[in-house]
Amino acid sequence: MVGEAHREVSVQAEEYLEAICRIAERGETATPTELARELAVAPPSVLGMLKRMEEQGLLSYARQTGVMLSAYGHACAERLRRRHRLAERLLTDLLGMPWARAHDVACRFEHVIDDEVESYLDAALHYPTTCPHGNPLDGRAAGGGSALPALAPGQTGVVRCIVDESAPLLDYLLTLGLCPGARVRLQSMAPFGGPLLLDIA
Amino acid sequence: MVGEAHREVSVQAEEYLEAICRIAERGETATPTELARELAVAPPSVLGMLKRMEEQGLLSYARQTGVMLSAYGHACAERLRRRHRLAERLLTDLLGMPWARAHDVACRFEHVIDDEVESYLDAALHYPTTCPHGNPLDGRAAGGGSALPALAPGQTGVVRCIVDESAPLLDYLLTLGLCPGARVRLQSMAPFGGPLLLDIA
DNA sequence: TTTCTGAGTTACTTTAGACTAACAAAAGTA
DNA sequence: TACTTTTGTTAGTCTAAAGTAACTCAGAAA
Repeated sequence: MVGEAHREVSVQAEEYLEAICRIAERGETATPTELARELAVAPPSVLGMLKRMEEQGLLSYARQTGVMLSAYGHACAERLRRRHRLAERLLTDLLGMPWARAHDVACRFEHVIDDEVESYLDAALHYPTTCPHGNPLDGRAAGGGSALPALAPGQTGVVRCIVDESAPLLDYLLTLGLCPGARVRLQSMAPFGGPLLLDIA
Repeated sequence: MVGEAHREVSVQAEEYLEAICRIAERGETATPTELARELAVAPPSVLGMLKRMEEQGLLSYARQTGVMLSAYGHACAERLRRRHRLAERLLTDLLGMPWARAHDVACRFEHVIDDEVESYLDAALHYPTTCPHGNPLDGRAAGGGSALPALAPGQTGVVRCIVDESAPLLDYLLTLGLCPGARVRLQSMAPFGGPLLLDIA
């Protein structure tokens, strides 16, 4: 709470914020090494950045606890996630870009969207609640839903969102018709996380 | 033609390219001091950047001639200008942003538009030929037209483009109804570049 | 218990891009 | 012509963000 600078957050720092969230969301603790892997940089580079971000009041880092976002850092990350997903909607809904490409391009666009643009974007897209892959614009991860393997054989469900937005996976899912809104029925499930056999409507 | 690196052009270098074009377009020679003014940086910073850009094959600089863009540098600048104006169209036509704000925001957007996005943007906007202020997407400045003071008193004309896209000016022109497509008739003209009296339809 | 491995860390280097201070070269003006 | 102002340039500093090399330390394995 002392001397938090709150200068402008750089594009790089924003990338770190996003990586920290991605790691946290898959249940791991954000360590320097993990961040280095996630961002494809060397561990000492991460330490340097964490120090700068700590000075800006975005987070705190200690060996024991790992990286912990401050309220401010969390707000920045959340805003960024929202802008990313709005950008994806822009790219798919207004520009007609393919589903699978939107994510990568939005990684660049999210950093040039400010409050002003965000509000126009929101209105022009008719206040969407999810990104094209079904992930919600605000709040936490998709609430209420469950993962595919949670279905019992014979049970049906509706795809709500695809969490991993990497292009090759999305391309593959598209060929299967497995997009948000699709109705699926679990035929059978191999053990040990093995392949699922699905009916896709 | 020797050892031109052709690395990726940084956002900063792109800003320099644009400033060089702006200066050239108003008929001046691009000197370090002029560039420093245009970009609001100190002259030695300009020298440093010019050196780096020279190494990348974007331009050449000598005290006598000033800055001269290479063919490569020119192509980069032209592409950037096109992307800037496409971004303006996106912001006004698809996002509903006001005319006067589009320019400033497009200054950020232009740098995150690559070939892929550009082609989708172009299609989604139905292959526009000008930016919202009437300036052409490609080629040189608006061909065929002439400046307002070139009209003879009593003569009428149609506004083709507004070259200076600064927000306050555009806001003012909008209140006058002086946008591209407007029909104007010159009533009288004070000498020495003094005020013009116009009928605006 | 010792050893080994991997994570964390420190120290130092590099590059881009900005800055100031100071000096050199032109260009205008008295 | 001499003085003054503007411009160009050099040298050196600073910060952000990356890198390597090398060291420490904690936990797993022998």
